[in-house]
Amino acid sequence: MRSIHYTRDALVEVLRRHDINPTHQRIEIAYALFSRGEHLSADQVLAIVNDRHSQTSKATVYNTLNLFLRKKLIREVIVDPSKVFYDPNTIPHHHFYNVDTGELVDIDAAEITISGLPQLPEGIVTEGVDVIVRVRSKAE
Amino acid sequence: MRSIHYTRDALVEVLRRHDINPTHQRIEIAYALFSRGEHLSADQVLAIVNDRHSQTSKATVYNTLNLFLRKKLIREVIVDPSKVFYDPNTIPHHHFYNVDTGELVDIDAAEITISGLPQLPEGIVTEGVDVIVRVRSKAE
DNA sequence: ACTGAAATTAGACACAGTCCAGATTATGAA
DNA sequence: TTCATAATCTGGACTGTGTCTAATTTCAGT
Ligand SMILES: [Mn+2]
Ligand SMILES: [Mn+2]
Ligand SMILES: [Zn+2]
Ligand SMILES: [Zn+2]
Repeated sequence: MRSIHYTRDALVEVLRRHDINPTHQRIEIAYALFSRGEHLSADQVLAIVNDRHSQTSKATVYNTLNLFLRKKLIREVIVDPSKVFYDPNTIPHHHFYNVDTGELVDIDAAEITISGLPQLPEGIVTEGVDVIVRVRSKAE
Repeated sequence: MRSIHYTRDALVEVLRRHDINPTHQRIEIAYALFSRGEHLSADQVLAIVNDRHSQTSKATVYNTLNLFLRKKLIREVIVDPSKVFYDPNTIPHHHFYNVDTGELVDIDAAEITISGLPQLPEGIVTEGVDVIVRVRSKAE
C-alpha cells in the first residue's frame, strides 16, 4: 500500500470498482488519501484538496468521505475524542496512537494474535476488532 | 464493581482517597457513575444528576469528569465519533461495542491475551491497550 | 442543444465540549 | 460569630466537528 504510486487515472479505476462515480472532487479526495497513505482528518483532507487553487466545499469533503466509507474504499479510526481519522488502508490492521503527538501508526493484524475473547451472545455478529495501543513520548 | 452498593458516604471516602475535595456536585456525579456501574456520556451524567431537582451546570459536569479522569478515578472510552463515554471501572478491561444500539459491555482484560505486538521505538512508552470488538445485531 | 438525475455548494444549523468573568460556597483565623 | 480568602460553581458566550438544506452546477443520455 505504502509503495504503490497512485496516479489519478489509477484511482478512477479504483473508484469505479467500488461503484463510485469518479467526479473531479472525488478523485482529488481519493488522491489526497491514497497518494500519501496517511491517516487524515476531514479537516486535513479539505486543506490538502484546496491547497493549490481548486475548490472543493466542506460539505463535499464530508459527503465523499462518508461515501467512501459506505463503499468500503476507506475505513475510519476512532481514537481521538475530537475528530475522526480516515484510513486508506482497508487491510485488517491495528494502531499505535501517540497521545502526545497525535501520530497514528499501523500495526499489521497478521503480526498479532488475540485469544480468549468471550463468546458472542446469540444474534450478535462481529463487525471488526480494533486494537489501539496508546503510547506517549517518554518522560512524564 | 458491579455488586458494590455505593453510598454517598462511601463515595466521599473514595473521592478523598483520590485527592478530590468532595463537594455536593462531585458526590452526585460520582454517585451517578458508580451506583450504576455503567458507561455514561457527559450528557447522560448531566441528565441523571439533574433528574429530580438539584442544579448542576454543564460546565461543572465537564470540569468534574475531567478532574475524575486526571485523578484516575474513572477512565474514558472512545468508540463513538460523536461523544466520549466515561467508565467507572478502572480495572484494565476491554469492550464490546454494539454499533447498532450503542451498547457498551466490558470484557475482563484477564480473560484475553494479545501477543505479537511490535516493539516500541526508543523513547516511547505504552500508556494502555484498548481492544474494541465492534458488533452488530445480526441481520444486515 | 435539451432534459432529468446526480453531484456540488454556501451557509445555516446541531451539538459536544471549552472558556470566562462574576456569583456562591467553604475554610479557618481572629 | 465575623471577616477574608481560596476553591468551586455558574450562565452563557464561544469553538470546532460534522450535518442538513435549498439552490446551483455538472453530467449522461437523447
Ligand atoms: Mn475495498
Ligand atoms: Mn483509582
Ligand atoms: Zn491505519
Ligand atoms: Zn468499561
